[in-house]
Amino acid sequence: MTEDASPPPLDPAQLGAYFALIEVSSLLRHTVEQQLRDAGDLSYVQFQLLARLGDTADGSQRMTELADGVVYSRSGLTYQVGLLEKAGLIARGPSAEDDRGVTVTITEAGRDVLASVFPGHIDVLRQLFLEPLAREDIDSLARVLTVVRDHMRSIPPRSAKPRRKSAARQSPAGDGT
Amino acid sequence: MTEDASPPPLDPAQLGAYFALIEVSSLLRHTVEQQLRDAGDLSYVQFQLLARLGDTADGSQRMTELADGVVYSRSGLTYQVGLLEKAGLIARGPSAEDDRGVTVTITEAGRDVLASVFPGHIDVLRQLFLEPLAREDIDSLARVLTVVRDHMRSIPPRSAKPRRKSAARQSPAGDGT
DNA sequence: TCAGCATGCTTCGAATTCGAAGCACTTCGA
DNA sequence: TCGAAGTGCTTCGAATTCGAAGCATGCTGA
Repeated sequence: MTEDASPPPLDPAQLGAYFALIEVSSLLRHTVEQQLRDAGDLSYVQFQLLARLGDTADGSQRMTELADGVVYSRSGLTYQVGLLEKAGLIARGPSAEDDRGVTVTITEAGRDVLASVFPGHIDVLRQLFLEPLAREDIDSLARVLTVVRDHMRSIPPRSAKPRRKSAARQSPAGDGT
Repeated sequence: MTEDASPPPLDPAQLGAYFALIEVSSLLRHTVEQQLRDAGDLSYVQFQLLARLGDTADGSQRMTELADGVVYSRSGLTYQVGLLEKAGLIARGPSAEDDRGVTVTITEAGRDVLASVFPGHIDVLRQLFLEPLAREDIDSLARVLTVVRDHMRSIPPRSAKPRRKSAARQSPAGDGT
């Protein structure tokens, strides 16, 4: 509270872009989630993880890379990786350079599941997402969203979360109104 | 298995649009979530709910409308509305036309919280999302995403989920009917 | 060299989330 | 008019999710 004066509000196009973005991604995700669920018994995160691994040359990646890639908490990733490992879709191994690290690798079974789920996934994308768009719309969307993505990725999480021991949340400079 | 032949894969622009969309919305959501958390102790859904209510003429809406609006499960909404009610930010009331219905209304306190959180919310949007985009990019984004949104909203959830009893009638093929 | 902090991952506990089932009321059809 | 089916919301149980704390290993500076 007691921030500076109210900032200039957003104009209709800016708000429209924001709301539509959130709404579209929510709806898309929701539908895709169902498809993945009954096509291969995968959650969306699990699918994303497999897809990422499948896209790398050697089919493996570090835990942290994966977590950052799919925007997921570390602990959440540990949990999901545990499930995928139990299902035999990936394998955990030690990391070459760093003894603390864990390397996750997609298995053949994992690739199979991925392959069996992909067609349906693409169908959903086409029907729900791509269908009403013209070629140029898609190009434009890809271009603009990529710019935003790169921008977001380049911005360090405000306050590079030092692992603080305990309290001391005190905002600096107090609230000198 | 034994599906039909693999469908034509997506081209780079289509994939790019899709991946960037998911990534951007995830990152944005993640950051916004933090901002809302320490600015007003709201989760993203709670913020969305308050925002929606605040946008209607009389500040109220039905449970189902809200759930559909923010793409959330009914039970989840009941839970969140419970929290918001307990916090005094909204009020539950009977629905005028339908005795089964519940009407949710934002309170003054709710509007206050919304107002206190909004500036920071907008700041985040600007810095993270709008900053790298030109006016025309934003217009284009808004236009295209709105088209997609409308398209998605117009498509009925494939198979209008009938509420199946517990293994009752329903017998589709199989036992002698 | 080594103490001390940083980093990578997991464990833990608490909160959220969802679908299925349940309850109350409404609507439809005989 | 009455009963069955449909709708709106809540309850319930199970699964997921996250941050904080813990552990083990890497790194840096005196």
